[in-house]
Amino acid sequence: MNVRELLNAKAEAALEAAGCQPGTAAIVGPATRPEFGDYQANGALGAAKRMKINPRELAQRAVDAMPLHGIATCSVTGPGFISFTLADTFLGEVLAEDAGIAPAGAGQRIVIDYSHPNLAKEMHVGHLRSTIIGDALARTLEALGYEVTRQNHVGDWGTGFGMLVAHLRDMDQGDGGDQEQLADLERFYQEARRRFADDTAFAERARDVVTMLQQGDPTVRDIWRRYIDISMSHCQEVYDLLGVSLRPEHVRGESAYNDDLETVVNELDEAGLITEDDGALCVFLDEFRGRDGKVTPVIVRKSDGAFLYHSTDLAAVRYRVGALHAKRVLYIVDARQGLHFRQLFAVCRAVGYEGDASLEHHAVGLMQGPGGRPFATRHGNVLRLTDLLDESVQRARHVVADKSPHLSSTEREDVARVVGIGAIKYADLSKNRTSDYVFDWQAMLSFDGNTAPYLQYAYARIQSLFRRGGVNPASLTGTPTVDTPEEHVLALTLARRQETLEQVAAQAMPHFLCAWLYDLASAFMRFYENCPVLEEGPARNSRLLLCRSTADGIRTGLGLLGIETVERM
RNA sequence: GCGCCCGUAGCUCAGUUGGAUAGAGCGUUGGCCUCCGGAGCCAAAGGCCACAGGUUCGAAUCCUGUCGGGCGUGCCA
Repeated sequence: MNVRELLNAKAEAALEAAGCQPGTAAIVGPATRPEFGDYQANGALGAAKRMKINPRELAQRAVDAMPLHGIATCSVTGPGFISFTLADTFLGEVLAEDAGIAPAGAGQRIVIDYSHPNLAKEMHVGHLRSTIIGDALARTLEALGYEVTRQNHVGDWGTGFGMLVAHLRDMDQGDGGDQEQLADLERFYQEARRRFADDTAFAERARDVVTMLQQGDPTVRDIWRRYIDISMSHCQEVYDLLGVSLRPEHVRGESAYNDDLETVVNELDEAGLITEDDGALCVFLDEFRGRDGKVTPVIVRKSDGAFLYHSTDLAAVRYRVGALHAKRVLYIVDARQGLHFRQLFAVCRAVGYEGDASLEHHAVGLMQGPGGRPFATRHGNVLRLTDLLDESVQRARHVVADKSPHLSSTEREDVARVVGIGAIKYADLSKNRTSDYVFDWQAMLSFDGNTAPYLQYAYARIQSLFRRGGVNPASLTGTPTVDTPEEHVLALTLARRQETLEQVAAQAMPHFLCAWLYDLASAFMRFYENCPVLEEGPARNSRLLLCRSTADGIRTGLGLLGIETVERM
């Protein structure tokens, strides 16, 4: 149940009954000051101003007309807020009846484009954000009943691959040693680049290879395919380690659109959008002006006849809306590509590829190095994603060995993996998607405070309670009796899950889910300190039910972020 | 030059669309009872929300300007 929406609907009905125009926004949200209640409506203030009447009087009329039927009490506070305090009986019923996530999505099809690594190189820390934010959104949208199609638009095409394929062809002894050659993709890439720069004959061959690749030469295509397969399997290893739900079937890279590019350009031409300029085929849209007020073109074919990423992205929209029937296409992509997407969407509108779909670029902020500089290691290289993950798991191993020596070695290893990976993901996911942020080893590898291990620890503590009490949580029945202040806050937080998930989906912002999980775990920790659970007495069953709901909330919530839990740690 | 984003506690970040006394974590300081797990709990110190104007009953949030940073800006993606 979406409690916020429920209260908002009641507050709007009350405002209308109090004399406001129909449709006056009640603006209900969580209370900013808990001493005044659980939720508050701010809408009476603005409405009173427009009506030129006293805001407290309007709020009081709305309070008198509020059709709450026992779910909450409300009163006028401050200059004209309406403060709500949910009834403990209502909270108990919500928890008892509302175990699952309500399907708000109604089967709408959403294509979500995320991760999209460049297969020429290994995945580095810069790929982390799009990958895990996109994955959390895909999982959350699915849980809300949307029909989600994941698309991994990998970079597997273009001039850079001529160099790599030529180098691989030279290195290949015909003994199938590719795996070995490509074990360190980064090194292979650097070698190829050095040759391309130093050896003019090689550079010439590399350029020929690009042409042969695009024309479909079978031998070159075969080498390219082997390269892509190996590079892609490296990515899949990272996804698996990272707990990202992307699978090979979600890959539809740039190369997949190669055969559509000519058609796209023809369709743009038929729509009268193409202008030739300096030998390149361009779309000039008046709204995009750059230097000297001149229009900045969208170049869809270079003067040498080659296509660019605009062409590929146009073909991708055509496919996603036309063949996949997407109603929304979500691009979880670096903020630097903002202009590219504004141009892309404008061209799609002009040529008709947009249809009735909504094309949305949900920009991801940059991960920066110390001092807000572009991210690099001490040696000037980017940090490999696997190295970051390995480091975190290694640190978690030490902590687990220190704190949980009683666990078996296999269990310790599992905990180290779940904690280490979870910490990295949560550190990133808990930040606002759009903000640039500074990469910070200490914060990212911390297991204390507002971190994934804190949430995992709360979950493990609850499981420990069940074990110690000999309780099978699945067999618990009844409705919790919410009584103490700690129980009230815990139940209230649990009741906010649905509105939180809908907010995550509406704004494509997973950090709201992180904030909710932290609220939930903290509310549980305070409850745990103040309310004995296993003590025999009338509260025991009720408190066990609260524990079960909390454990479910943490496990499923973390699950939507792609973070695991453990039964003990 | 033009465009987009940003500037919040020593550090790293939130701040639900303009609401009440700006919140967390880390770090610092001080507490936590033979009691369900101390990866925890409680508390303290720490802020001219870059700066200056403006709009408003009300501004970290909206507008203008200044300073500082990041990114983009016709043949890479």
